[in-house]
Amino acid sequence: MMPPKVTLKAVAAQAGVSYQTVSKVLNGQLQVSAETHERILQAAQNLGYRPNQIARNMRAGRSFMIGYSWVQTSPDQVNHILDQFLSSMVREAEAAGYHLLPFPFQEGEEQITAYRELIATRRVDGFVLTSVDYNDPRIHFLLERGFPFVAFGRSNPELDFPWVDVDGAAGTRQAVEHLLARGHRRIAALAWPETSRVGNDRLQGYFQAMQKVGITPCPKCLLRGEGTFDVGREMTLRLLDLPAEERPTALIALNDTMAIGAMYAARERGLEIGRDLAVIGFDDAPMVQYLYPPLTSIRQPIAQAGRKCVEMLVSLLEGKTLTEKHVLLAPRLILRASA
Amino acid sequence: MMPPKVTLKAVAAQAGVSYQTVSKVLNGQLQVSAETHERILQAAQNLGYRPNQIARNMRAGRSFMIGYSWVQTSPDQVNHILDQFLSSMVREAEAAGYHLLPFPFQEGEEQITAYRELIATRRVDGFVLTSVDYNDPRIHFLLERGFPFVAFGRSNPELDFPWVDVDGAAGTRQAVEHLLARGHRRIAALAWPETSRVGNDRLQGYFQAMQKVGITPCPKCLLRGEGTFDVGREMTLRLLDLPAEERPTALIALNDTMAIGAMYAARERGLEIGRDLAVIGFDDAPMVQYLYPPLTSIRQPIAQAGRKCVEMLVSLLEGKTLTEKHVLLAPRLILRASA
DNA sequence: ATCGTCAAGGCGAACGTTCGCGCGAACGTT
DNA sequence: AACGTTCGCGCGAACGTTCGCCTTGACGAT
Repeated sequence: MMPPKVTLKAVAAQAGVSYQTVSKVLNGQLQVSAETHERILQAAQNLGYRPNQIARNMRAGRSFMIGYSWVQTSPDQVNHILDQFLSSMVREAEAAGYHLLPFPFQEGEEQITAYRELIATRRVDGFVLTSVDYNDPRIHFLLERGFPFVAFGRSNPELDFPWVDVDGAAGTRQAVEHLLARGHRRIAALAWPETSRVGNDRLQGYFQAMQKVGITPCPKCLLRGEGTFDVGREMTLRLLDLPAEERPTALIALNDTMAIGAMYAARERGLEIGRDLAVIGFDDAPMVQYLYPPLTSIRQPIAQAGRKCVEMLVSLLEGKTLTEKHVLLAPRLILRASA
Repeated sequence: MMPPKVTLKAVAAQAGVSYQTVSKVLNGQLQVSAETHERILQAAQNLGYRPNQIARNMRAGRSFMIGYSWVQTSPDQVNHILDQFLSSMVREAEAAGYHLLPFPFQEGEEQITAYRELIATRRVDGFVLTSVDYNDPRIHFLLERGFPFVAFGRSNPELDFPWVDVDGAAGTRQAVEHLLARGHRRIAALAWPETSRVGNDRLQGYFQAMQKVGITPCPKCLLRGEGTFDVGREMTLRLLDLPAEERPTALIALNDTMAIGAMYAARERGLEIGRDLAVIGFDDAPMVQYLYPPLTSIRQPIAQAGRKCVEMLVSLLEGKTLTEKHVLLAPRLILRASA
């Protein structure tokens, strides 16, 4: 700020060449005599020259920015993902000469407006999407515009776009297989409404694992609802009120918050978790290790997903063809005392 | 992308005026005949003109970006703050025509390098700092350069810079007063090392509340250590092993993670939390409401802090003088079953 | 001697905007 | 009728880069 701006012209003046020559030499676009080369580098070093990024972007007609927006969770819920996801994206982007542009998430029709505006004002070169679901309007819009983006999460099968996702089915499959290995046979699932793509995906693993050992899950053991503590608790109370021969001995919830509700319900009924009822969550939120008992849960490779999203998007922006348009990452079951 | 770029010249061509005139009219800098005015607005509307932000920045010599970087918490710990803080900043910034530029947090000497680089390449107009502590090198650097910034958190008293902070002392004071009102007299504190500015601030409120009712806290009841689960647990075990007449009946931890460790320790000793031992945390992390029993904790007005930081920084960037250079926000005690 | 070749580096232009100045016409004043 | 004044708008310039083309001098081959 205080020190006068040091531009190409300043460096050129000190080195005794034209400023365009300085540009080319610093960018390695031009062979000059060893002597001149040295003079230019010295001058740049002396003055502490750093290229003005705005001017570069102006010239390039690109912003080298990646737009990203996330649903803000309510103060009760926690987005434990955000820190890791954002950090990994920021790092990966910076390494490739890009930066992230976070913008407010809007619900409804204005959502597209925000994307449209960022494109029109040329603030971003591409987007990373999260919280995608079936028929995501953003995907339709961006595909139609032919604007580059990568989604973290899948959508309708017929839509062709690059995505990275965590293999939710593989996660629950591991979890259920673990419960089966422990001798559980009546395993319940606390699931989400069928309108949730992620929920359906995760639930698939439950069916796969059960079918593999020839068990047909009883219909009463599959409950659906919003993924909150209260819903998890109520569902579990319903399960525990079943007659003994139908009552599940284990349950898996599609997220940790529901699993915590389930633990609460079990305690209300005087059951000891891990012994009388096995509980497994999904997401491995940072605090579930401190619950009593610590919650077994499924951890997603979030940082890896973030890196991959940016890596793929950058490839698109640089005009390369993607070696892999779809990336499916495996989650990992973290065993603790609850199951 | 596909549609040809619509610039001022395109609008001007359609409206039959010079492109500079279009610029001025759209920015309200020039009075023209009602008829021309209408023609220009129509043309801009028709073509869907939106100003190229990069060119604007180029012209203005500013980026309208606010640099922000945060310490990435380890995967076990959680940054439940980030979502709210970031969201509120992004919204406030956008409303003022700015955007946030997140960049990777670096430890040690390279940290300043990152800040220096963003300034030199003119990518940002100012910074918001978090996780500031005594003698924060970033503060020294930015003050010396005269580069605009606002800190969330205080540092050395002698350093003069704009900040927003949560009144940690007021938080613990409320908590201790609540414990005193409940009849507790031997109240322990699980604190941080004296090198922590935030820790000292929060601890102050403990002393203030105790002194106000004429109680000198016993030295054994003040323990210091890193703010982790394990440290919190170990400290609490030490407290509970004190002879009955010295043993505290309540404790307050400077963060929730330690408080959770304390709850764990109490359970190990067969105590019922809330009855045999009152526990209060700090931060009100989203999941502590689901602990057993739910944890009483101190909630910080994070979103308000984020808004305020950006608001003040924008004022600085617009050349206004700050009406208030220091803002101290009051936290709120959230009462639950643990105390 | 003449010509083509090549290395070294200068020069003009352009990206899209905003800003200050200037110019002609219309208008009101002396 | 001559003279300021105002209105409505055009024009040139600039922000700092990068890119393509041009110029100059030296050199070797014919």
